[in-house]
Amino acid sequence: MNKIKARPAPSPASKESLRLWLRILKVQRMVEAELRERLRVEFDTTLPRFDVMSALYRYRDGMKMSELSRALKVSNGNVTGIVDRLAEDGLALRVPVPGDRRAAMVRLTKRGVELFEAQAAAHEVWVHEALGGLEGEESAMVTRMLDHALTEGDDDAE
Amino acid sequence: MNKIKARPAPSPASKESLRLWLRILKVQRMVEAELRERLRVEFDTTLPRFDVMSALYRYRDGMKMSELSRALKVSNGNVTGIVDRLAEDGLALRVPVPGDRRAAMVRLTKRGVELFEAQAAAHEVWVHEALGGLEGEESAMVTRMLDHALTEGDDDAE
DNA sequence: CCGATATATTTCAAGCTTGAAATTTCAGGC
DNA sequence: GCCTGAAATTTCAAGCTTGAAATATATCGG
Repeated sequence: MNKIKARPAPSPASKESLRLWLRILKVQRMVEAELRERLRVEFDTTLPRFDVMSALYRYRDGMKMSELSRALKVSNGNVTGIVDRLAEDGLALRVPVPGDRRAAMVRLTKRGVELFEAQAAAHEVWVHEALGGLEGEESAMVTRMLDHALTEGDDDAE
Repeated sequence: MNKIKARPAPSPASKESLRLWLRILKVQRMVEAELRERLRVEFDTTLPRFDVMSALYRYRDGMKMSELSRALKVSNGNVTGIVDRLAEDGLALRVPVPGDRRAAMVRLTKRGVELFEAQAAAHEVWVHEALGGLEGEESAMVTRMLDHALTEGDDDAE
C-alpha cells in the first residue's frame, strides 16, 4: 500500500492551504457521519431535515423557500423536496403570502417545534462529544480563525 | 426576520463546540460549492469522482473497493457506482486479484492519471484562493488544532 | 393596459449517498 | 469434502443534491 509522492510542489502556501482543507474535510465528515447516524437511530430523521428545521426554528415566523435555500446554501429545488416531506409528516407547512401569490412562507408546526427542540438538545451534546478534543480556548480560537477565512471571500455572515 | 433566542443554554462548553461546528460547516460548504462548480465548468466532472481519483492517484498500484470506501469514509455501495462511471469513461479499471476471486483492485488508467494531474493542479490553486484568508502560520495552527480534535475520538489518522 | 424583464417556486433528469439485503467467494473446523 | 461463518462486493429503494428548464406571478416603462 505504498503511497507515491509526486508533483514538485507548486507553492508552499497552497500546499499549506490544501493540508488545512483536507483536515477540515476530515473533521467535517467524521462529525457529520456521527450526527447522521444518531439522528437516524434516535429520531428516525436525516441531517437535511434537521438543517431545514433548524433554520425554521431560528426564524420562527417563517421563511420563504428562497430564503431557506440561501440560508442553507443549497439549491432551490432541493429545499422543495425536503419541505414537502416535512409537510407530509405534519412538521412544517406552507402559508400563502398575502401580497404575492408566487411566494409562500414555510413554518414549523407546533409539533415541529417541539420535536426540533428535543433533537437540538441531543444534537448539541453529540457535537460537543465529537469535537471534545478541543479545549474551550482552543475551540474559540479556531472558530475565530475560520471566521476570518470566511469573511475574506464570502458574502453573508451571521 | 427577527431571530428568536430560546432554550436556556445547556452548557457553555457545548455551546462553544456548537459554534465551532457551525463555522466548520460553513467553511466546508463554501469551499465545496466553489470546487464543485469549477470542476463542473472546467473539467466536466464532479467532486465525488475527483475524490475517488485522488485516492487512486495516491495509491497508484490500486486499491480494493473496500479500501477505497474506508479511505473516503463513504459507504460501500456508493463507491461501486462512481467507479462504474469512471470505468465507463476509461479513467479507471478493475483488475482481478490473483488469489481472491471476490476482490478486485481498482486503478487509474494512463488517461486517468494524466487527467487527474491536470485537475489536481487546478484544484490546489482553487483551494488556496478559497482559504486565502488565513496566513501561513495561522493556517498551520488551525490544521494542528483540527488534527488534535481528530485524534481524540477517531481511528485512522494519516 | 401591454409587453418585457425579473422573481418565486416547482419540476425534472442525472448523479450521489446511505443502510440493508443479496451474492459470491474464502477459510477453518470437522 | 462439507458446513458455517466471515469477507468483498453489488444491488436496491429511498432520499438528497444539483443545474437547468418550466410555470406562475409581479413589476415597470411606455
